[in-house]
Parts: sequence; C-alpha cells; structure tokens
Amino acid sequence: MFYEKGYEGASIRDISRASGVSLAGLYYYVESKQKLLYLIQAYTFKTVLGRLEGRLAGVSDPVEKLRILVHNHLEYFLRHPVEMKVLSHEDEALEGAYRKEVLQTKRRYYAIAAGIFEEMRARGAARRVNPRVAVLSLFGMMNWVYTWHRPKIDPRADALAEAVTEMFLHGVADGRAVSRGKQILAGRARRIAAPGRAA
Amino acid sequence: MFYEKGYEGASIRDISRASGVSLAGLYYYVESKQKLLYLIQAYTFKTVLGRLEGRLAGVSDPVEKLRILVHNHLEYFLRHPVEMKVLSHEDEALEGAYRKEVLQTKRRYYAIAAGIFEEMRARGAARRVNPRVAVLSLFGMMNWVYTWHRPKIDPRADALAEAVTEMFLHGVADGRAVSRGKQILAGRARRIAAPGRAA
DNA sequence: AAAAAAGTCGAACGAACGTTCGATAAACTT
DNA sequence: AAGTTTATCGAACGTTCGTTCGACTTTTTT
Repeated sequence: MFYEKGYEGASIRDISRASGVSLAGLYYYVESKQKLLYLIQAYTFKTVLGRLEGRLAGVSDPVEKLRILVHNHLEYFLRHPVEMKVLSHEDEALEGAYRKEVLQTKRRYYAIAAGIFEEMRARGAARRVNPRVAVLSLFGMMNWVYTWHRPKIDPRADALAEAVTEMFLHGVADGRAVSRGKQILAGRARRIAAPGRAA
Repeated sequence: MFYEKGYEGASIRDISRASGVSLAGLYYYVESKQKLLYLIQAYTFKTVLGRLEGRLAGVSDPVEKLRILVHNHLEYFLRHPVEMKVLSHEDEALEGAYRKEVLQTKRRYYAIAAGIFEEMRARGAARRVNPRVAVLSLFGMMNWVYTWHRPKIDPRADALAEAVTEMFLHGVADGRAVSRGKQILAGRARRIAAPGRAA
C-alpha cells in the first residue's frame, strides 16, 4: 500500500483490506502506522547493507568493490522493487527516533561508497572530481531506477549494474570523437546565454 | 506545503494557514487540491521545457546540446528547489487528465534528451551503450540532486552542471589506471557469488 | 449613486483518518 | 478440565480531511 499510494496516501484501512486482517487485528501486531513504515525501511536497508558488507569482505581492489556495490544495490532493487521504492521514496515520512535510525543506516551506506571512491583516488584510479558529487550522482543513477525500470523492456540486474558501473567509470563518450575538458571550461557562460550561435 | 509534507501529507488547512487565506478563500482561486498540484507541476515543467527549447535553438553539435540540457535542468533545479521537488517527488499524486498532461510533457522532455543522445551516436560521439539506460541514468543523476544538495557546501548550478556533464560523458575513472571492459564480462557471477576471494 | 462583479470568510458538511476498547474465539499450559 | 495466553474482530472514539454554502465587504463598472 505504501508502494502504491505513498505513506500518507495509504490508510490503515487500505492495509486492512489488502491483508485481510481487521483494523484492530493489525494493531495487535504493529503498534502504529509509523512503526510499520519503520519496520519496512529498517529491514530493507539493513538487508541491503548486510549483503554488501558480506560481499565486500576480503576484496581489496576499489574498482572491484565499486562493481560489487552497484551490482548489490541494483540486484536488490530489481528483485524487491516494492520495498526499495518505499525506502527511497518515503524516507521523509518517518519521524523522530525511527527516522534518526534509518538515517544512520543511510549514512553508513554512503560512507562505504565514499570510502571506496576515496580508495580509487588514492590508487590513481579516479580523476579529480568532487567526490561527494560523484558518489551522490552514482546513487542518483541507481536510486532513480525505480521510476523508470520496466522488466519487460529493460536490462536485468546483471546487465544494468554493468551498464551503470561502466557509465560511472568511463562515461558514454567515445574518446576519439569528443575532446575532454578544454571546451568545457571555455566560454560556458556565453554559450548558455546566447543560444542562437551556431556550433 | 507540498514540498515540506508531500501532497497527501499537506492539508488545505496547512496551505490556508501558511498563505494567510481562509479555507473558503482558497477555493475561490483554485477549484481543488489536485488542481493546485497540477498548476504547480504543469507551470514548472513547461517553464523548464520552454527554456530548454529556447536555448537549444540554433545549436547543432549534440555534445553542446547535452551540456545545455544539463545546465538548464540543474540551474532551474537549484534556483527553484521547492517547485522542482514537488515536480519530481509528487508525480504519482496526480490523477486522471491532469496526470496525463504532465506525463505528456515529461515524455516530450525525455524525447529531446533521447534525440540528443541519438545524434551523438550518429556522429560517433557516443559509445555503444543502451541509450534508454544512458539517458535515464543521466536524469537520475540530475533529479536525485534535490535529495542531497546543500547550497552551503555543494557546487552551484554552473559547476554542478559541468561536473555532471563531465561524468556522464567521460566517467570518473582515470583511463590509465582502470582497464575498460575486459574484466567486466569475465567471471562476474563468480566474483559476486564468492566474495571471499582476494583481488 | 446605484448596480454589478470580485474577493473574503466563518461555519458547517459528510467522509475518512489513526487508534482504542471490550468481547469473543482459538491455541496452548497445567 | 480448568486456566491462561494468544489471536481476532466489530464498534466506536475524537480528530482531521477536502469541499461547499451563504453572508458580508470591497472594488469596479455604469
């Protein structure tokens, strides 16, 4: 229900109807609507994080770590799209201590990604990019997936993870046809301000 | 209010209180809560789209077009974070004809981006990447920004657009230190399944 | 100055909200 | 067989929801 209608839009009565349990019956198991959202988010997040840590153990190459992270994230995302949408779309619906706890998990998750990126830089595997922007852009690519992925026409987790990792590492440009840098810094403001100019 | 509490979470009474207009007074101007959301989304989206089309006019180099698109998108995003969050976060809250119309605008916007990417490929400026995945990943990077951007510490629109464009085109990897492809296809499944192996 | 239009609001509408209570039934423990 | 815990529910609680109505004031048009 949270997936379909959002946290606020879904009522306990919706959940009651869909689960076949009476209103009061629901409260025998879960003390509040907030707690229910918390349980979903905390369980989902901790599962993803736990799997990641397990798969990362013993791996030392940061680029390989990055591949594992992306694969782990997208695999879970596509296998559990309902929970994952509730996790990423309803994160502000949680309040107080519940929110704080999920936020802490999120920070730990981010710290792992940031750490991997930092290792990449230390080994000379990453260009001089704002690391915060880079890592959060990667999360953007991954977390946005729930808004567009259609199993019938889009790649499955394996291929998608590969594509995203590849894009993150090397981009989409053919190095021979697109000169890197140079043009980018020069005359940017002018280019935007005067769109009528021919290329 | 939609920005702060989400569409369902924000009540007309919240809006009344915040605007200093009575409940009934609100309905003199807007016929329903749905319509209010529609007006916000439609206006915002059409403004962004209109600006983009204006800036794109007369430009023929697809790579430059891409830069303009990213810059236009992020500039508006950071200058109007409230409307843009409501646009990207509350898109499913709209129903019926309202929803359909905004969806159509979204499709037009996507078509422009997809067209640019297609031109890049035609000119040999893009590698062999799933174009749908590439374009939607770019949107992911851009649209996710509202979840993390903090004006105090993060780059402004200009620099951010530059960084995102650069990442999209060339990725974050230093070409000399990270071999492209090769490893990616070989032994992926094994690598994920047996995380204990050293690199 | 009279008439019409536009603007504003308090009070109320029925419906839906999250949550609780007390009763009842089913399942275990002694 | 009696007693206790666990499970389940109908009915209701007080509150808030989106929306409407009729009355009143202000502004504009004639």
